[in-house]
Amino acid sequence: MATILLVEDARDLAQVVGRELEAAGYRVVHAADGVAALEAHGRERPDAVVLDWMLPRLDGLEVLRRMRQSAVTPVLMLTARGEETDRVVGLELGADDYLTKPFSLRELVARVRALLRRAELIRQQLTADREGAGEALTYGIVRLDPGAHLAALDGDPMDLSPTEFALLYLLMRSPGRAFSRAYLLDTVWREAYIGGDRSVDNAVLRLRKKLGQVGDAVETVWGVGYRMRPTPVVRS
Amino acid sequence: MATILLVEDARDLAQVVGRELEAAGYRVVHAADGVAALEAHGRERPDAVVLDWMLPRLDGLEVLRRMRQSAVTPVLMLTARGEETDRVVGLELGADDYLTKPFSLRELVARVRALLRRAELIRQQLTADREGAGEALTYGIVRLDPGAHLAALDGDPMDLSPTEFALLYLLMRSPGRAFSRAYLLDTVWREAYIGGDRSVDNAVLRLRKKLGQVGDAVETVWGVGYRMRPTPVVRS
DNA sequence: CATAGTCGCGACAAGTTTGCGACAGACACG
DNA sequence: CGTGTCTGTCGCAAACTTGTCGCGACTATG
Repeated sequence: MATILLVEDARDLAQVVGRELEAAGYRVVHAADGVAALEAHGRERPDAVVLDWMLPRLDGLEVLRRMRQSAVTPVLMLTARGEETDRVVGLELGADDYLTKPFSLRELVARVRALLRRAELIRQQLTADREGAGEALTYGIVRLDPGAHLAALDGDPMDLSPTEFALLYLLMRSPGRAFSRAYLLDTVWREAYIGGDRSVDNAVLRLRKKLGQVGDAVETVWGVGYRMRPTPVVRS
Repeated sequence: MATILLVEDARDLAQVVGRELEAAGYRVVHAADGVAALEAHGRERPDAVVLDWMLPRLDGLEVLRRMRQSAVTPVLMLTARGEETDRVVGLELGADDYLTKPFSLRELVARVRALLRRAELIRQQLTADREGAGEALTYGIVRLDPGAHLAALDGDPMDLSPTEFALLYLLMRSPGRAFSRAYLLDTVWREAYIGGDRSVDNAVLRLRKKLGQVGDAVETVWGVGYRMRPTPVVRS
């Protein structure tokens, strides 16, 4: 069951909205001011946040900013002001969606559901990319077994460095999908973020060399990053 | 090119650091005190800030707090004190990273780069989220997958430049809707639209070429701009 | 059917991004 | 301690993208 953090100081509104969300099947955690919101966010790690703009102690924008530092929890902002500038500020600050008071409960629930659905997709992708399922993969004549840390090219064992292995594994898990350098650095290189973009280039260069004739299966997506060429075999 | 706001009152240190950042390919804007920093932050909208802890007129923490009210610019704080408590205070107040004097220039540049990359990553995720990531679009035999950054024409992968991709994506999301050149320049070309109307013409021209026989699905709306033909033609 | 405004398109130049060899520092292993 | 491997950085060349220009063709309008 998904948990929603509801940050709203107006008690009656909070109650109505909270009840509606619970009726929709979510677990609701309520916070009445900004400080409590941050505290609850850290403790409960909610799947999504419904956040009022005007709050006691710490306003909505600041709460949003700080939550963004520790996680990418999707946020639906509520505001009484309907001016375009506010909307822009909110979205620029990283709110995922935006709802102007007064709003219908029906719409709020719908938006929360949409938020959760989208977040779920991204979350799955990211954790899957980072953790890896540990299953052996094949791509044409390339074979990778992450469990045994074994790579083979047409049956012949291939000597891959840890970085090269992780990179190839990530690319092979989603042939056709393009990865930006920033994304690769965050997943393959993890926290050891000392590298620049050229580090990725070189890792790809070395990987291509070791892949021999299959090397050009690793394609450059100009201005974006790299990807595995989508093959007829592994088509989606 | 990314812009870095460097806030440091010690003139010699500022010069050394500034030069190093410029050598790394960034545009550097310098501010020598807290008030100037806030002013420069509002005016230049830098991509990241390197902020000294101790400043004349308005100290680093206060500057940080105020900058946070208007934007999410990532901040790297510099401080002479290396105690853990300071680190905690700085990070809790919203600094994204933290460096203790004395530090190596090399490390500072590396951290700035990491900061920019992280911001870039979050921006990517958020825009992808808002646009509905992973949702592939089809229009006749044209297929666009924004998540994978993959375009295909009748199954054959198509090589689109970033601009062409963004343009086609926008047009395909609202077939039949006409977009003015001004609007296209604002959305597809983003901030850096130094281009004139002819830039749009050419982008469309190149896109049409790559679309081959389907090229005329991109229609000219005379005196207005361009649009996707409301319904794709089905070839026999 | 003349005219002014607009668009298509080839060519070119400038700017940006990537490929790749060379090198050096870090680290593990004997 | 030497030795080898891995990996980040640098620099230049190559590849690619993209804005601009010029001119001819097209469109609406009166």
